[in-house]
Amino acid sequence: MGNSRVTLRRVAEMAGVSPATVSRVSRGTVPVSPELRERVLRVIEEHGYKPSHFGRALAERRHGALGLVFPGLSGPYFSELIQGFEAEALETGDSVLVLASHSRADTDATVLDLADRVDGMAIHGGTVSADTIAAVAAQIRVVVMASEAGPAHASVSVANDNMKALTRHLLVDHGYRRLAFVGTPDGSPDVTARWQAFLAAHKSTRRKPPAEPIRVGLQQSDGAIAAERLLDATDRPDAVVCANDETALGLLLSALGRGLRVPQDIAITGFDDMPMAALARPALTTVRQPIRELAATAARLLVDPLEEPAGDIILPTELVLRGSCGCGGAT
Amino acid sequence: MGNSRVTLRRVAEMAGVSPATVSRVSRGTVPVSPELRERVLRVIEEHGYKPSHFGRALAERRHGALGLVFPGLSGPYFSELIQGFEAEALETGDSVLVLASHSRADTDATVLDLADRVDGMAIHGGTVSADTIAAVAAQIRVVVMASEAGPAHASVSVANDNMKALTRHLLVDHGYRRLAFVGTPDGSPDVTARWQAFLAAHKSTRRKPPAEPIRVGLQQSDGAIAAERLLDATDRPDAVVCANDETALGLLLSALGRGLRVPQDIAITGFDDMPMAALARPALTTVRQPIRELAATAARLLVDPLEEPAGDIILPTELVLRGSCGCGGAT
DNA sequence: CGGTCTCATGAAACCGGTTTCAACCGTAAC
DNA sequence: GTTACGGTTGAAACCGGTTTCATGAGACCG
Repeated sequence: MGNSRVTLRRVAEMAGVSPATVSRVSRGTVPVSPELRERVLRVIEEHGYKPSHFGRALAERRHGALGLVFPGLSGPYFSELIQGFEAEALETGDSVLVLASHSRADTDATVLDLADRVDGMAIHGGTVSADTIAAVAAQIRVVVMASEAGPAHASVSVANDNMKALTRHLLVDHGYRRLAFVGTPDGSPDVTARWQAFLAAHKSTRRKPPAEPIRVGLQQSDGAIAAERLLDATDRPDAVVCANDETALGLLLSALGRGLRVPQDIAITGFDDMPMAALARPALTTVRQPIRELAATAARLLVDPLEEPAGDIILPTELVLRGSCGCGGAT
Repeated sequence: MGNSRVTLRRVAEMAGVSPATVSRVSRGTVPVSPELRERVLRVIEEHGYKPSHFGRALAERRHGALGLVFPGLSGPYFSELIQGFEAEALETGDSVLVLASHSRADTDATVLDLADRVDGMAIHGGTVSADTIAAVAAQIRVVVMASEAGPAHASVSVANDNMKALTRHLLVDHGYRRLAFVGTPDGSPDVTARWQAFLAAHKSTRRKPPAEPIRVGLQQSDGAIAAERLLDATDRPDAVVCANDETALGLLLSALGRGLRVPQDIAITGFDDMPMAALARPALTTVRQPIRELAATAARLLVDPLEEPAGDIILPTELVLRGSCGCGGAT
């Protein structure tokens, strides 16, 4: 491998000009006489000179990169998140460094390490401790996604309270009596808010909610695990509200595999409206959230030169009724 | 934000020692007298000095980071890949920069940009052009995963030929006659190899394979899309071989949702053996591949000081027979 | 024709660390 | 008592760029 990179000074030497001139030609910031310009460009071309990120970052005191941190990257949710973020970062010519902390113990240390490779960082709720966020925010600009703002950083989240509308729909419009909730509050701020909304819907309709949620993760396999606890029980619920689409689909698969009819024997709902939700049979009733915009907004907050933290930004969501809750339409 | 970072020279000044001494204390490379050491450490502690990545990387001519590049990050496959990679990188104290190119047009440029933020790069097959790989390999060490080695870089892949054993099992042991293949050859080297193995199994048993595969992507929703083309047709296949577990599960969900019995009405198989495969009902027949080890091996090749590219390394896979192909066991 | 203004250019400082080199200390050996 | 040696320490060079500042040449003006 050509470890012997051509440096700016060597180019200068070969072209018979000063290092400053090479830098000016390379960046195009200041006019250089056509003659010298041509000579420098030819040497650059011939020897394949490429400015080193090292030197440039050091001199400019800027990395030209943004960090994106979140817990895992199991499903379409995070995929969508990254794409939204990258698209926005591309606008300003920044690169994106992604860090997925798989609930590893040393996540906080890794995040701090990432903090001095980037100019700003978007952190997904429930990923790292508040202390660590504060430490990072003391150093670079930080935006948290799907969580609350802090004194030193803004936040962007989605309107989880539509979960209340969804739950009310099940209780009131369809008349289901025994609902279950799949997801682990405290696991992430989003799930916590959805569980709260689920409880609020019960309270406002004077129904008794389940004492405990089914505490599993957010992946599809977690939906299957929840199924084992819910579907084989004697007092099977007549509707299951899942914290996200992935678990809902895992649960749906398990229910169908057991020969249950959805929604007749059991209704199932999700949250996200990922592509598979519309394609499943029955199609999944869910809440659509603008994941891409969530990430894009976070990226924008990081690069925009506004001084004050913008506080909490909350993006709207939309209730999507399909077959899996018992609504007519597509079965 | 405390943009006014404490620099090494300021620490030296405040502690009344030379910059060199601060560096030595900070790195612990060379013995320093307890007295000075103590004084320096106190100043560091008090003012929260943290060596800048800039300067260190520049001086050491080393980033302390590895790059990981792959097409998307929809499912557990990539999640597992990253975890395996990170675990190995952690051993040597390197950070990991992840780049997910969502089949964007400018991926190659982004990869080249990443190339000078890291000391080595693992690239997943089917992500970037051969030219770009060569360009990167000219600069830093490169390993490709799930693809073939090139003149300047090693490769690590898994034994896709177990797909032949799987297909033969369907044809010979179960006697299925009309098989379909879900996946897009040429999309990725892995899928290409699996399609080839699927064809080879037909040839070796003198059966006629389908003329064309069902060309869809590798996500779960692609399995549902494949279902629309396969399940409603008049000449429905009696067994469907999917390029990976995700599409197989999407297909399974669609089949069950249509009221079909699996495997009686239609058999379905996958590839990967992700967690959900064992939990589905019926459980999914598949080929287990060591994703974690794949990534760990790639990471090891990047940091190990061996000079020669190691050529192609192929990791073993294992056929996993479960209910979805018609085998007894769990239904 | 002299003076000022503009513009291209190079010398040098700087970004924030690491490392070589030489000087210096005290101690052990002869 | 002098010399050799081992171990600390600071000065300075270096990593690879960017940028300020001063200089000198040429253009323009009066």
